[in-house]
Amino acid sequence: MKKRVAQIFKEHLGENPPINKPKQKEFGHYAVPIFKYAKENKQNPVEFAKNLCEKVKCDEFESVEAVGGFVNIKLSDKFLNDFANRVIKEKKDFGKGSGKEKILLEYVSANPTGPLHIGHARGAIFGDSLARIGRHIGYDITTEYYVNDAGRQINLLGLSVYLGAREILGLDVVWPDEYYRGEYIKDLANEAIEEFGEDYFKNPVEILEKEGKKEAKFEDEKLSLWAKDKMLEEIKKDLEALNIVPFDNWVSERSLYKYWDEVRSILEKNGALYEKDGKIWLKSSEYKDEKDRVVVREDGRPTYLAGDIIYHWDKFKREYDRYINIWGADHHGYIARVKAAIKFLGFDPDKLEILLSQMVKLLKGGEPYKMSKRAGNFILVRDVVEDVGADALRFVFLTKKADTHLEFDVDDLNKKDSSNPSYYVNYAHARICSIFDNAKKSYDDMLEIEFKDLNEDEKDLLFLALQLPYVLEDAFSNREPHRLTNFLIDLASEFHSFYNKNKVLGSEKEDIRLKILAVVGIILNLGLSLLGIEAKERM
RNA sequence: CUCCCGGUAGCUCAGUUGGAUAGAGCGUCGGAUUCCUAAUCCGAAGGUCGUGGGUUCAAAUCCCGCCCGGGAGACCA
Repeated sequence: MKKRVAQIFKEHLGENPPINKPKQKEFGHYAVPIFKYAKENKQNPVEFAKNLCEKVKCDEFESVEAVGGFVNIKLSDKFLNDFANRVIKEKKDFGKGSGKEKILLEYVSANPTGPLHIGHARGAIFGDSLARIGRHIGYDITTEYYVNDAGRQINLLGLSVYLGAREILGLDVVWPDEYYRGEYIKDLANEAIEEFGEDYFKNPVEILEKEGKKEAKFEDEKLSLWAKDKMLEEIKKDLEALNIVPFDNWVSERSLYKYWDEVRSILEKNGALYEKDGKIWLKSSEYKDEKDRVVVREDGRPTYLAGDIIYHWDKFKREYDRYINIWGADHHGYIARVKAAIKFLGFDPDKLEILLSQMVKLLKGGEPYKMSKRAGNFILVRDVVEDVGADALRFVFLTKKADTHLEFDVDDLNKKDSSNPSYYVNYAHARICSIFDNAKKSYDDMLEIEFKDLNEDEKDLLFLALQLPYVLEDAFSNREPHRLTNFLIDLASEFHSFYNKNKVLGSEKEDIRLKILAVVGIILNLGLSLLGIEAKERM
């Protein structure tokens, strides 16, 4: 819609002018500021606007007016009718595009050492909605979860389960300083006893004192990997509870290490590595990193960074137009070194976009919750979902920008009133469904209706609903799905207001108003589904 | 010390890429239901957009300095 308007102005101004939304509805649907053009032509802005009005008048605009330095435009009924018919015909396909960039989107990638906590949920919901929106408007998106199934934390998981099992069996246990706590370890330990038998746990774990810290000597890959697989199943369940579209790929860190020699030789060939103090370092400081990083330890084992380098090498070999990673904000220090590595591998680091999802501060009854993965007192996704439902949680997360700190009280999400925006938007949708039920009509019946003599309220509501495609483009290209959420809240608000002011059924404009509501209903439904929320037909 | 994020109404946050009188929800106060779902609506009060400069017809928005809050800075993953 906007494009068409810009086109008309271009004929007279020589370029596409900015097309703005007027601050006040009375000014019309679109406003074009002409200050810049007036200056170029050395004319008074007010005069210039008046002259321009005469030039751009046509049947697609109901009115064109000059107010101050702006040209304000109102669209005609016919213009709006055409777009409304498209919405009603296409329904959930409205605004669908195709043939855009091929994108690899990696998100969540939480360590498989415990269930998802509320911080993970934010990244998960953010990535999922981004993928849904992007796919709708025509991006070819592959979603991926990187599983850190190698290294110390997996060993620690196995150890925790082993010790947990011994405790359950009444055997003596010496706890080291580091191990995973929490209820889920106890559950896992119980399962492990069933799976492996009691005898499996009869040997005590040796504890070594090292620099004043108690460290466990534990090497049981079989149990560790078993526990990891169990945790992955839990994580999948948590993701499902959040209504996350299943990931296309699960990439295992462990499975990638076999390529290390190959990747290492590429790095060496490109002069990225050097040896110092018996370790091998990456010259990441040549590319904006603060200092060089170790990739191989003295004992010859590659570090976590090495794993990440292999992973990104693998990603870039798969040839996407763009790579998007969603990381927790606490990982921002890794951006520079990973990008440096990509550069050293001979790929273009600008193709990798790293989005950070900031911390969530959870309150309950005004009291802060401290989250920690190691200690057992973090907030589990499943608890919150059970408490308030996935829809409400998704909605709250998606009303805010992902890269800003967010604070909210779980108690607020339990309220089933307008303080809970997901109810507010759903209620609007349910009301529309109810009106159509009462009218015994379907959305498709509305295609026969032609708009005429639309009043301001009707036009405003319809016009707002028709902004959806523009909002989707905007939300995706800025990687800000919250723009869609806020749009839906606005639309619901506009509808509720309309509803209270204007009778639909039984009025002489019943048909026309029903048609407008059909458009609003479809847009609300579509918008919610792109946020991963099921629109309710009844409340 | 370096880097990242933020500072907008009492609280939680938007602000469509630089436009007209600064926005919403919650909270406070006052109203609306013989009628399509009151889980809703209408109205009022509430602001030096952290601060100082710069850029221009125009700055909450862009640039620089400073102040305050949060986070990150591993041979951990």
